[in-house]
Amino acid sequence: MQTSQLLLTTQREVPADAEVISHQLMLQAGMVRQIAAGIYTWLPLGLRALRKVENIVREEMDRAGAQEILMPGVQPAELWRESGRWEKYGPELLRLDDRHGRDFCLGPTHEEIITEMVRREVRSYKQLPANFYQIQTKFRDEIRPRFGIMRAREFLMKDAYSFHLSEESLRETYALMHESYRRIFRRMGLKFRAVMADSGNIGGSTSHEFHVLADSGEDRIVFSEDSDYAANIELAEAVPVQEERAPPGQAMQRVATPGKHSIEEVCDFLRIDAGQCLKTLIVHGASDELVALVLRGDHELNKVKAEGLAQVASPLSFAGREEIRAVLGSDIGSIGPHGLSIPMLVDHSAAAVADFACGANEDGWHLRGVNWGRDLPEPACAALRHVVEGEKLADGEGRIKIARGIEVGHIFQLGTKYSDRMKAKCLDETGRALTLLMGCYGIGISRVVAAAIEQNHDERGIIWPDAIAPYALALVPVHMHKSQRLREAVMALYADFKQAGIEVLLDDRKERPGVMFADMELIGIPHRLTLGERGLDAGKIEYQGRREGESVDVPLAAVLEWMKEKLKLA
RNA sequence: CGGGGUGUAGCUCAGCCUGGUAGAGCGCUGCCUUCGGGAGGCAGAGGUCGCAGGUUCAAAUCCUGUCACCCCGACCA
Repeated sequence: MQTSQLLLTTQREVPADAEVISHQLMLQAGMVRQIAAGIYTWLPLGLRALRKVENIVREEMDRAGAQEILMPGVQPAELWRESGRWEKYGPELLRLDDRHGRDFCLGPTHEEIITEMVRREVRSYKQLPANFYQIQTKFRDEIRPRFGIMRAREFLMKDAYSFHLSEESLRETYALMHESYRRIFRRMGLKFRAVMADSGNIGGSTSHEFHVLADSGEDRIVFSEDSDYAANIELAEAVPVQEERAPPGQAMQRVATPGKHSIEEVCDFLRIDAGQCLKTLIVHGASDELVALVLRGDHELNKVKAEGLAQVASPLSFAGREEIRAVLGSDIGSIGPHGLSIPMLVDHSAAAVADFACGANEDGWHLRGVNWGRDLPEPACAALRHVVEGEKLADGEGRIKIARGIEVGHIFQLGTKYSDRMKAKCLDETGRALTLLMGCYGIGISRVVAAAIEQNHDERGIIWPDAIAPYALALVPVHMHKSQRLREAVMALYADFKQAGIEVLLDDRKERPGVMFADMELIGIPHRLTLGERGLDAGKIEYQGRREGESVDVPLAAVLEWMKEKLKLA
């Protein structure tokens, strides 16, 4: 491709609306354009990167024996009513009706459609196991789309669904998909981690997420340096603290804390560590009442663990300010476990603190020197908090490390959650009709593109890994429009590269070299060759790797072979 | 959904408080000079100031409504 033929609309200025680096760079490089909140057009350059990702995924799915299909984006409500999700899915499901008043939705995922297909098409155990996938546009009406392509409402996803008559067969395919995903992200040249995960509202039991590591990631993943353990922080389990609680050393006293609400304010005021102060969160209980969750001030609530408790409503929801005042009589900011009138669950670590401080359940007052067992009853304990770096893992020796990641893949063993409700059955060897077991496996194709940029960029722009770069090689002639013999040499070289199957972008614009360099760097082409009359006379061409500081001169006569070798190794 | 902010040229923004017929830089078009890291000069093109209504002799500017987009929050307890 020649830049004069390409819609190359780079922008020097950082777009005002873009917050995260991948969003900024995708706009500046002219890869995407926003059409509405969370909805984008992919321009030619962006689409090439997207297709690279898509093709790697497709190749690996095919290699793993999955069959490609294409399901509709518009889905009839009947199927969603059948699975029970028409009611359950909530406002993220974009609903619409046709001219006859019949209800539809834009598919946020395709369990219903695939289950419908399989129950019609698959009759015999001889057709199983089977794994079907598609690469297709999904729509999820996010509360707040953000981070550009990373959390868009309309996005491209690969979703695969497998069907089985036995748990063993499901586990086999699940393991195969796990390995395929590792191959996919390895091939893309991305640093990633596979972690144990919560299966969320998709349902099912066993589940793993695949995260591209990046400091800007929204998720925190927990892993051990000494073992294979890796999990989403939502799931990570620390060794329950069984340490002896120190004996009470202080008398309980009431302290006036006017205007001090947050843990930070209260601890500053009382001159104590956040770990010495307990915070009390009020959430809705499983029945109508409110429930208090008590944590150490320096710990964070783990929503997934909390809503897994029988006493707590799922999904987790916090009580409102007014609601709390009505039931407890004090403002949030002054609540504490002492004398609390509602059921209470206390994190193991919070139960191990002696002489703690907490809200007094009266506006503007806190208590200090409070002790479990003396000033208030021994607490009912539960695991409520996020693990923190450095502590011990539940599975043994390792110490916890925490990294940030962007979730780009998620695989689930669904079991019979959908096949049961939708009556997807199949005859086994003995002629019995058995409910099918399902697995499902997703990769956010468009999100991978953004995540790759989050992980690979510098102050000049994107640095594509070779495997997903829109073009492999930028060919930059210096003032080609002024030299016929340079033009001839460059065009010959360009033809040679194309002939050799190298995806080369020739910058034939009538621009100064600085402009071309800046643009090729911004759009992240991993390799660059620069040729001017000087080089032509000397029989040399300059090579510059996007990640490398120094350029090297390569003999012009040998550059084709040299470049082929370079790209093969990369 | 709650709170905040912003809508003026393709992009980044000024002008608005204090009403008087629309600006800058970058980008774009043409010409000249320059020419290996985002050049300089000259000449141009380009805007119903988000939309609707109101106030006024007069509205980008004031008022009301509305739409869109962005940010924050949903973990002060």
